[in-house]
Parts: sequence; C-alpha cells; structure tokens
Amino acid sequence: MTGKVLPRGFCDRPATGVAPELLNKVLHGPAGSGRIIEVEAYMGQDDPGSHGYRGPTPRTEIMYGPPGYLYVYFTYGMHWCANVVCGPEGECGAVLLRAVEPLTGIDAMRSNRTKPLAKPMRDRDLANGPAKLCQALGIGEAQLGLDVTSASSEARVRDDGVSPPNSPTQTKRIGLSQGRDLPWRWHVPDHPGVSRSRVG
DNA sequence: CTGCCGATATACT
DNA sequence: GTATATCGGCAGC
Repeated sequence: MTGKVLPRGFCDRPATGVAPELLNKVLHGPAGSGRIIEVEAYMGQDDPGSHGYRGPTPRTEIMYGPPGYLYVYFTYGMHWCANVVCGPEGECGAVLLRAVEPLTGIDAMRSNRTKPLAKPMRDRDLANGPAKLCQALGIGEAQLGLDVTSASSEARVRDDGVSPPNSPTQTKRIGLSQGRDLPWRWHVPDHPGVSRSRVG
C-alpha cells in the first residue's frame, strides 16, 4: 500500500475548505477502499441544512468536537452515512462523503451491496451515493468516532499522491429542503461515479 | 433516460 | 406527531 494517512491538522479548517481538498483522497473501510469523488460540507449555526444547526445534541455533539473523527449517522430508517468532522474543537462542521470510486475489496463491496437473488451490479454503482458508500465499505455504527487520520484506524483517509482536481465542480447540495441553496457540494468533473440526481 | 413512491428507525417538535 | 444529508423498483417516455 502506497501513500499515507491525512496529516493530523488536515481537517482543522472549516468544512467548506476541507471538502474540495478531500477529492481524490482514498477512503478505507473495513471491507475495502475507494477514491473520494463527491463530497458536501455541513456547518453549524449558519447552515440550516446541518444536523448541528440548532446546537449540540447527543447525536451531533461529535460535530462540535475535535476534527478528524468519523461522524456516522443513521437515517431514513435503514441507511448509514459517513462524515469527517472538520474545524477547530468547539466549532460545528463536517464533510459528508457522498461517493467513491471502488479501488480495493471490490468483491467484498459487491457482496455487501447485493441482496440475495439480485443481479451483480456495475463497479461504478457500488458506492455512488452516501449510503451506498457506507454499505459497500462496511461503515456503520461500529465506526462512529474513529480517527480517520490514524494509520491503524479501521476507517481512515489516505493520500496516495493524486492531487485534488484543479477545478472541482461546485453545486448546490442534494436531498435537502433546508439550506438547499448553499453551494457546498463538490465533485470530480466528468466522473461517471458521482451520485445520481444531478451532475452539476 | 426521467420521475414518483414506499420502506423503515430515529431525532426532535 | 413530523421530518429526514437515501435508495431501489417500477412506470412512462
């Protein structure tokens, strides 16, 4: 395995600054790894779309804590989504990981994502959405709070030397009713694996 | 390809 | 009681 995990201070900036820098980094989970190709930033009191908008709660406390940890939440009664906590301790922020391009562990990812009797799916469909990514890589409640900047962490982010895109595509965020106009989604331009709904 | 709809648990009003 | 940072299936182009 080449490259190394993110430097410890990488996430110690507002999520809106960290988000585009996470593009092309490599996310590792228990089941495999993939290159991050789509992200969204969520802030605190200025962001009506953020879980942390109304202040810290037991669920969102981690978004107010020190940066570099994984915020995993359960939604719609069946899906997990993963974020990297950003900003200095005491400030609320996180980057939602929306899509990765599968790199390693593709067989495990496919079996995680394929239900019995279903046809096999294309590689590009394994992790092209925030909940798909978690299911494919095996990220769930057990990974809540892990340090993504630690080389020994079961869920971590690695820099393998591929730079973020010079001009990432920036759009409004997806799936929100509150805060829908903030342009805090970024993805690798013209990548076939960005999540469905919009390409921007 | 597009768009609608139901599933299903939790957080919060 | 209501909304939800989603997804897969299915209908209709």
